[in-house]
Amino acid sequence: MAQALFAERGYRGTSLRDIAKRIGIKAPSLLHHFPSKQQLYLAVLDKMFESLEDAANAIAWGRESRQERMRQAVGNAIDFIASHPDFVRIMWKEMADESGVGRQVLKRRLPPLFSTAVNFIFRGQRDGEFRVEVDPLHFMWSLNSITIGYFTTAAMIRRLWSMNLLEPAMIERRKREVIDMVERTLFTTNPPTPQTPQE
Amino acid sequence: MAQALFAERGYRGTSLRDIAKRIGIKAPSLLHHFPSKQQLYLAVLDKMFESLEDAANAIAWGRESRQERMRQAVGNAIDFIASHPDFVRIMWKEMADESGVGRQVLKRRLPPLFSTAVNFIFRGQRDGEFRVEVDPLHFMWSLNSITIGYFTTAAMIRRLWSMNLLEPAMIERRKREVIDMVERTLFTTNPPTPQTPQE
DNA sequence: TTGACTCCCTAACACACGGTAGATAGATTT
DNA sequence: AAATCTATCTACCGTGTGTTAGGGAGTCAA
Repeated sequence: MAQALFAERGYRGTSLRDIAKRIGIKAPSLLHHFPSKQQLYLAVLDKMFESLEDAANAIAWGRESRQERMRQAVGNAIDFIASHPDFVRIMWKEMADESGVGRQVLKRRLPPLFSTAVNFIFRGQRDGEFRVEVDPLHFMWSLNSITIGYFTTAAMIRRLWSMNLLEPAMIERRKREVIDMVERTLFTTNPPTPQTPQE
Repeated sequence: MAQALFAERGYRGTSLRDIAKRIGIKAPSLLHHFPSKQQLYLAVLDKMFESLEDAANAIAWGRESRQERMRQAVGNAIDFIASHPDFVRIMWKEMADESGVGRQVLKRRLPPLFSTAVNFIFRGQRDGEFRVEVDPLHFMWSLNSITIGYFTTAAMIRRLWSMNLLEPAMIERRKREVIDMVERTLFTTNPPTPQTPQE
């Protein structure tokens, strides 16, 4: 659909005729379903956030320790992104776009998600599970960049180093690496150093 | 110059007439200096990599420990990016662009820089300064995303949370956070946990 | 003085874009 | 059966794009 094209070429790089051709109709027929290209794009963006929030809500109101829930959340986030490749690529572009078409959607959708995560870390610090030296905001910015960045640059890395970051084994490895980073920088109690954290 | 416009609006979103207007000439005069828009962009890209490589070469062939050199390298990288705001925003777009115009430039410029860094970590692991559980490639991908991501999303964060990530105090804080993360995930010997790492 | 060269200009071309107008065929409702 | 609605089409418009053609003013060497 349109989503894949926007992810690949961006908003400006995708024409209504391109989208229409992929669907198998002509361009003006598209505007019968959406009032304009901009509205079509916003609809795509909104639908993607919908599925993200569904996934986020499903994650974890569990009773495990905050450390364990954090581990699960990171794993789930990576799984979600891996199974929604378009989402992350559109987000990547949108986050950097100054005059972006989707500004209002981000403004509405992003802060709630983000502040939930930051508050989670705050509480973990209060309870002594997370290191107080870590700034929750900076930490979440980093975590966000790491997870999103990996998948967005996958195509480039494939071209430059002939490595496929998207195959399942590689994604599992990625999970371990990111969780290891989280454990060591955020958690007050670290797993035993010599052996790799089990999974 | 053209650089700022490409950083702001991307390759497709910047017209020759835009660039010309900012310089104070007319569009066709631009093509007197460059054979095409594409070549102009590639020249901009190349010049940016030039200054990056100058900075990279100046960094560290010092005699300190690898841990100390790593700390310095991270700090210097953040300083470089902070003082070259256009670079990071163009890179961000270019890394994600599938059909990117600058593919060949990246293919030529990126691997040497990257493999230098990865080899540095490999040697550090061999000498026992860096944890062998860390995958150097994954680690560098993360580090790359973290440093670049912070500055690219700064504009968005300013709009959404009214925080200015680019003021000097904030950048210094960022340095501490990233270096703290590097120390704890990569280094075999960690700084004492209770107090924040001195700087 | 002449000629070449540099740097900029105006005018225009072919093309792709987002979007509009109006028609047609089929399904659904009254 | 008639009317309405839906989804698509073709044809077209105005605009902005990268680029080309060709000309004019200044500089500098022969």
